[in-house]
Amino acid sequence: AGEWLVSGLGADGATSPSAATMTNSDAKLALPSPFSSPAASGPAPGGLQPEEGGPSAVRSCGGVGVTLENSNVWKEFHRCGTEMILTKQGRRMFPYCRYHVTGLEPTRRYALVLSITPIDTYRHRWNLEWEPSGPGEPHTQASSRVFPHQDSSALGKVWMASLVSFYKLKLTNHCLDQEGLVMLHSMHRYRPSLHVIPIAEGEDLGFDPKLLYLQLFSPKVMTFTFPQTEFYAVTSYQNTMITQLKIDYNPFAKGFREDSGSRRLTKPRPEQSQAGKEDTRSPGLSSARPDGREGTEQIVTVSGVLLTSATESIITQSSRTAGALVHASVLLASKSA
DNA sequence: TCTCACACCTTTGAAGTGG
DNA sequence: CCACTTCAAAGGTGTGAGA
Repeated sequence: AGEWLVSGLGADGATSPSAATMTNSDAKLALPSPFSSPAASGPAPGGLQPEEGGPSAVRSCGGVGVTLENSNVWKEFHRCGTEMILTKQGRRMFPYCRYHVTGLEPTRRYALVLSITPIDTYRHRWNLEWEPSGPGEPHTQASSRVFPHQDSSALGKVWMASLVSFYKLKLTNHCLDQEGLVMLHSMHRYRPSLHVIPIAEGEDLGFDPKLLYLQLFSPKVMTFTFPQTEFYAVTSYQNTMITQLKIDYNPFAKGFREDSGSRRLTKPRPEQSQAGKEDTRSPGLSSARPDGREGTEQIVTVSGVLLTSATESIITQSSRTAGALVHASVLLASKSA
């Protein structure tokens, strides 16, 4: 599948001068195939291990480029060891996976699929830091961890025209095989991957995860993995820093913020969770949105062209009311200043 | 470790209003 | 007819108690 080009992206979104090119064999270490066995290397206690030099927000393969859109939020969660809640009826991910795709053939059809792969074979426990606590559960059928994007399949120009969001994906610990639910084991470690599947003319893959899963074995499929999106599946939060980050960034949890005037009690606010908070949120005008948007983020493609991809989407989503338009305008002005 | 009811929140769409 | 506002229902949050 050619070479994987990994460009460094600093915390401020600027390119790192230390961009590196990885060969296929190198890439297998950092960008495992969804079908490979869990990593041979041992579990990483004390939170998820970032790539050397920090996780990048950009991946490219065979001319196709993928940018993890809300990378700054992911990175902040990643530093604490991201946790995702599992519930019987399914819980949405937060942050969720949102990508900007470039380099597709405009008139060719593609299916975009998200898979969630176990990283290791251990069960973990939280003891002020994440540590392995024994052998893990046998992993469920891989096809139950595949989530096709609701717009699949669509033309390349359609995928490239807007952000590809998997906000509808829900995580569960019940094996009911319900549509839209991805079945995971609690206290296990997972990593999402985006798969771009080119569709041959006249071919119809439908929306069946099992059928799409089989397609992932095709050599023409391109897989993009971002280490900063790794997470621990849990049924209740273990690390209070993660709880606080979720409350800070997820608008649906606004009622738990200290400044919301809520009478509800919240857990003591860990001081560490405040670090870097001002970079992404403004007092009185949070740039975090229910779908995880944090405003325009500079994206660097493989050709070095700067993009401001979230902008259009924000305006579209915010055009419901004049107030929301002002919100979008302020975002644009502040980011372009 | 997991489940559930709960209060609080945002989103969404229908209905109403005014130019 | 269109743009905007208001309102209520639906559904997404973390909490905390209990199993």
